[in-house]
Amino acid sequence: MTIYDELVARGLIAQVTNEEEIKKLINEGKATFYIGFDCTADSLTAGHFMALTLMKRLQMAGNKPIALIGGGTTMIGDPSGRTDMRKMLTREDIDHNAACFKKQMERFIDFSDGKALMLNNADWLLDLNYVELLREVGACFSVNNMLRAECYKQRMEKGLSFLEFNYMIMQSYDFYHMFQEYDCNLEFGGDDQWSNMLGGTELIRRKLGKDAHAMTITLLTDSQGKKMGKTAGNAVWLDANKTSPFDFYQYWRNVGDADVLKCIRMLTFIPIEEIEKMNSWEGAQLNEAKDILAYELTQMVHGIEEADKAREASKALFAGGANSDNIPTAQLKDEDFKDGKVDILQILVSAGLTASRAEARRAVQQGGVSVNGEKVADPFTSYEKSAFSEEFLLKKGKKSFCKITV
RNA sequence: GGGCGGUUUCCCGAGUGGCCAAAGGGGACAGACUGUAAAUCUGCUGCAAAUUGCUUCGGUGGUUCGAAUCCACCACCGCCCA
Repeated sequence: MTIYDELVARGLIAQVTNEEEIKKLINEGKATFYIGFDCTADSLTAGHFMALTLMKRLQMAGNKPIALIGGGTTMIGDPSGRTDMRKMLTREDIDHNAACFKKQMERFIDFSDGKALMLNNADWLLDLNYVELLREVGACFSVNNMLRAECYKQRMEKGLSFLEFNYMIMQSYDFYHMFQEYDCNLEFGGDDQWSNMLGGTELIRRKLGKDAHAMTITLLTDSQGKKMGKTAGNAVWLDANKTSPFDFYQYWRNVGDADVLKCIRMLTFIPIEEIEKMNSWEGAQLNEAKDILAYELTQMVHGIEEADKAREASKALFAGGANSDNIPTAQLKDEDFKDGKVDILQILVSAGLTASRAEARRAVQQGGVSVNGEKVADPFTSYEKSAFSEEFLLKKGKKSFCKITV
C-alpha cells in the first residue's frame, strides 16, 4: 500500500489541491512539506498530535518535513474558526512557547542529519518592510476574494480587526518564502486552514508561475461533531506537567464507542489490516479497543514506562486487583490540619478533586465521595493524621481518584 | 469625526431602583441506569467560620435608606453616515 493510499484509508485527508500531483510527490518521497504550529500556549495539545503523526508517517515514506513554528504569525493571531479575537501575546511569551514546542516536537520527529527541518517564521516575518510587502505581496491578494473565505466570513458579524485580516497574507508569505528558500512544495494543515493555505499556493503561482500544493487533515471530531482533544474547554496537553500521563490515558480510554476506531485509525501506527479486524467489535468488546488506543497514544507521547504505569493504575481503579502503586497521589500539608484534624472537604480541595470547599460539600452531599470504598455522607467528617499512615484512597464521582498521603 | 445600540455569573441570554447571588438554555459536576460508552431521568452550579456573612453584573466616581438597574466620565465592541 502506498503512503497516499494509507492516508486515505486512515481517513486523514480532507481536501487536496491536486490529487494526482500530490499522490505522486509523496509516494515517491519527493515532497518537502511543512506544517505550521502557532505557539499560543506553552505546550502542544492532543490536537497538534495528529499533525505530528502525519509528519512522521510522511517522513517514514522518505519525505522531508519542515516543522514551522509560528513565532511571527502568533504575533498576528489566526482568526480561523474563532468568533472573537485572540488574546495578544507578548514577544517574550511567544518565544517561550516556541522553545517549549521545539522540545516536544523533537520527541516525535527525527531532525538529525537534515531529515527534517525546524524553522521559525519570526526569522523572516518580523523584519518585513510594510510598504515593500504591500507592493510585493499585497498586490496579489484580492480583498473581495479574501472576504469570501470561510475563515473571515464567520467573523463578518462579530467583527474582524485589520490585524487578524492579515493573517492569511502572513501564512501565504511563509509558504512563498519556504518554497523559494527550502524547496518546500507542499503545505499541510488542519481543514480549518484551507483558505489560508490556498492563499499560499495562489501567491506562489502569481509571483513565480509555479505550482505548489496544499492538503488538509481531517479535523478529529467526535460523533457529535465536537472537536476532540478537549475536556470542558481545556486542552489535553502533551506536557506531562499540564496533563498527567494518567489523565492523558484516561481521556482516550473514555472516548465514545462511535469514535474509538476512528481515533485508532487516525492517530496510531497500528497497521490498517489489524484495525480492520476490530471493525466487527461491538458493545463491551470495544472497551478493549479503547485500552489499545489509550495505551498506544500514551506510549507515543510519554514513553512505554509511563504508559504501563497509567494502564496499571487504570486497571487497579476500575477493574480491581491490579497494582495500585501508580494511582495519582496528593500530599496534605501541615496547614491543612486544624487541631490535628483535617476534614473531608479540605482533603478534596487539597487533592485538586474539587475547586472549592463548597463544591466539595456538594459532592459529599450528593453521595459522590468515598474513602477506601466507603461512602462519606457527612461533610463534617474529619480525620486524624494517623488515618493516612495506611492507604487512603479518595474517590470523587466515578472517575476521579487520588491517593492521599501526609 | 458624527448618530445610534451594546458590555450580566464558565458560555449564550433575561433582568431597567428593594422580593437579585441574579430567570431560561447550554456546558460542567454529582446521583440512578450501565461497559471507565452513548442515550435518558434526577439533583446541582459565586465564596466562606454557612438558617448567617462576604464579593460579583466593563472601569471609576456620584445620586439614594437601598443600584446590575438612575446620573457623569472613561474604556472596549457593533451598526449606520463620513
